[in-house]
Amino acid sequence: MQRALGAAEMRCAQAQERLTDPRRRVLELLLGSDGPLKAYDLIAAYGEAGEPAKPPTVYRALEFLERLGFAHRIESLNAYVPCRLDADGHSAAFLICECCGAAEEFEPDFTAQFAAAAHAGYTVRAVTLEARGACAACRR
Amino acid sequence: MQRALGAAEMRCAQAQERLTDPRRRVLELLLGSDGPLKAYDLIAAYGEAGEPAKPPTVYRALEFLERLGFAHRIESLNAYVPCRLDADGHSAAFLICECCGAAEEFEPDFTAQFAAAAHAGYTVRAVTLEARGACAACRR
DNA sequence: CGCTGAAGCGTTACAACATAACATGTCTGT
DNA sequence: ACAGACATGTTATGTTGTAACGCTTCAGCG
Ligand SMILES: [Zn+2]
Ligand SMILES: [Zn+2]
Ligand SMILES: [Zn+2]
Ligand SMILES: [Zn+2]
Repeated sequence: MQRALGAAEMRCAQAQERLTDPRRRVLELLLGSDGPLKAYDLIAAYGEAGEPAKPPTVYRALEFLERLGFAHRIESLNAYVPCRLDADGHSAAFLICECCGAAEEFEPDFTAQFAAAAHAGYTVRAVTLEARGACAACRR
Repeated sequence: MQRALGAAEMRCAQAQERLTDPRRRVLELLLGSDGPLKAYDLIAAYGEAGEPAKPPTVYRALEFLERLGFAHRIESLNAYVPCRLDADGHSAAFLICECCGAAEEFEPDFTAQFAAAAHAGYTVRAVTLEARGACAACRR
């Protein structure tokens, strides 16, 4: 996790962006969780001494983290996860377990979908994919 | 549109389900729109004489329409569209224009993603894909 | 027919999620 | 020091979605 925070710091410097306190704090919370976090979970957990943050603080941080690729929003859960992949600037793809709530990011291959988009005349900027089902542990 | 409503009636009968008044009305509104509709747009447009519906009325109808495959929810827009494909029980895939708001459903091919899921031990029940970009008209 | 259970609906109230707007602070270059 | 850009704090409000309850409708059955 210190590694991930350090890496984020690096990539901020490279992008001429600043990993300010609220941004760092929200990233920290995401990295420290073992599953997707809702915005209001982050708001509640934000303060070191138990005081919650105000919503805009967290939402602004999340917007930044998404923009720089440090976190992803999972639309079908209204929740956020830290990016667990190395590739830079990738689209988001998740396997979501409907039983235990786990959300595993995987390396997306959108070749087929890009072809379909091109065929329809669309220029694609970003893709999100969310597959819902059961993880290996919950499947038995 | 009368065709689509009729087809829905058929498929309900086959599935031992009922296309009741509120369900039919919401489907009608979706079919009559040229773009994705928000739940509260439907709520506002519901009444013939201008009176809105109560939220649960519309949300329950939407849940039904999704369950039977007559409509899809577009997560990244919090909006709904009628299904425009013939295939039954398919996953949802959309090309979304960030310029004009159009959302075009296309026939998804998730072969690559299913392989990735299987590799990770996941059993997939449903997939949604949302590609954001610019449509042919907005691209110039 | 009248009973019963299941599904659907109407209604109230509320919970969860997200943003607008404006004042204040903090960096950065000149 | 100053100006401009960016970031933050704060208040208030807007948007989206549900819980819970009672009533109605409908199909199956004695
Ligand atoms: Zn990622
Ligand atoms: Zn699981
Ligand atoms: Zn469809
Ligand atoms: Zn367009």
